[in-house]
Amino acid sequence: MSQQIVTRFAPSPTGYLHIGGARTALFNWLYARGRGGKFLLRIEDTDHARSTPEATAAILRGLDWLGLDHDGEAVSQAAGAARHAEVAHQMLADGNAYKCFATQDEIETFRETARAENRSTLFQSPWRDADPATFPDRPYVVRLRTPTEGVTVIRDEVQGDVTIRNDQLDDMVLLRSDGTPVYMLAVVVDDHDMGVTHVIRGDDHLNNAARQIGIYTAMGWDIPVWAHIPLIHGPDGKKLSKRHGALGVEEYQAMGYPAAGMRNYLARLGWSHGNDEFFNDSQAREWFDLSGINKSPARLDFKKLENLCGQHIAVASDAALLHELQAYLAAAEKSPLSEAQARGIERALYCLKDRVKIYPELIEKAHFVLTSTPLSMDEKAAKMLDSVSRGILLALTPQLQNASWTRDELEAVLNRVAEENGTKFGKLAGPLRAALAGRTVTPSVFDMMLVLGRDESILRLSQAAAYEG
RNA sequence: GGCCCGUUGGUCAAGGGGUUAAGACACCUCCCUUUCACGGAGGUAACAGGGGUUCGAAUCCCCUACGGGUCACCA
Repeated sequence: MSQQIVTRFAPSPTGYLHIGGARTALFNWLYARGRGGKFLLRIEDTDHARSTPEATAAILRGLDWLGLDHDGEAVSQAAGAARHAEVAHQMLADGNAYKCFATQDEIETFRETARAENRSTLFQSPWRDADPATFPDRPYVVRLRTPTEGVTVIRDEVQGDVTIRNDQLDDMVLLRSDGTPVYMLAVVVDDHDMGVTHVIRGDDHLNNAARQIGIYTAMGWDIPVWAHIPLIHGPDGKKLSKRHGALGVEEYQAMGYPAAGMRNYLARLGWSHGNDEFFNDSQAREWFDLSGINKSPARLDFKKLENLCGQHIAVASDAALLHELQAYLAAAEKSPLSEAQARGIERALYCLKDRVKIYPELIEKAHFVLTSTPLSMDEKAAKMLDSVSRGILLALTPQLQNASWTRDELEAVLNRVAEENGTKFGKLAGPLRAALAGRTVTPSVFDMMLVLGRDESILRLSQAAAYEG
């Protein structure tokens, strides 16, 4: 039997969880969850200067919103410093690493000379094969002894076999001169110790993989399956920036995109499964595979995101929608729905679901159940209520008193009244909409009347009939 | 600059020697219609460029251009 699959998401807590990171997390989550594996979370906080607890909290909130649950506790990489150093010392003892006493100045001088002479600027330490008897009494870094000849092949599930010549690799630092481990060592040790079998990460780490393989090899550890996925670009094809898309995922929540639509869109960005565009989580888990990932970077397309979101809202359950709506309002720092408003929306959801794409639009179109009499008219609605229209509304109310409150009968009544006034229902719809909602963009007037009920509908109609702009 | 990766309509993408080069989003037209949205029927629109290999290339090879990544005692 094959071993259990273990993936991980390893963000560094130096800022919010951006869209690219979210997708990386999603891919790892999908891969593990679809195969009965584990999805772990590790916070790469070895850079004390830039890591903040606030960033960690923001990342956790972002993952939580997206519904990407991880197994076990989130691991702090910094907490494993002793173990990382231990591995470095092991490599030192085995001769796979060496002490380098070169100072920063010496390294800088080396590089300048190399640049001037048009040679590779990769630092070549004079201490690599030095006699220990010549070691000076001063701090040193521990460097990996990288082979100078041959090649390192990264067998990547997305990129294919990527071959890097070993002379392109320098002897990277494992332990700083103060004895603390660097990130490159820490990832390898942690991934190994955590039993990570598949490393799915951004392709900005592709070159790192070659150097990390050196550590795996030196320690005699199994190399994980690599999958370096292309980065996401902004709509203009450039690197993501604040201006276009590189927002924290929490901001997407605040903009009112449903998490399910977000997951669907992100999964589809850079990965495909035949012609499937709209799918749910269980389908995604079942279908997701490394072989479906594209090698080229994809751009963010908000129109498509919205389209997918609309489809997810259309099929979501009322309870889920209500819950997410409240979460959205909180994220957007808007006032929460009152109990009465929530019940109103719940009644109206059936005629709202397939007309909206994102939550702000849902709130906008649900305005007729969220507001209360006397209605305030927006500009366009006010224009609808001219004197002729108000007259018709006035004539309409008595007829509604005795109508059975069904869609068919309401349609019959409204058509009849329109005809009696020498017009068509189409002409009447605008003023009715204004009277019922105070807006001109709403669900069907019949649906609104049904949701509002007879008394409330008639009240609004008569108030509108008396409306004076 | 060295090394690595990429390039199919505006966007996401299928296709991996022989296809009328799919599909989705967007856009346009029409239908439905009560605004918005849904739905239905059509439409515009692509293999970055140049050389090869081959009977035949979007598919394989090389070069060029463009885009991206990476070259720390950062992660």
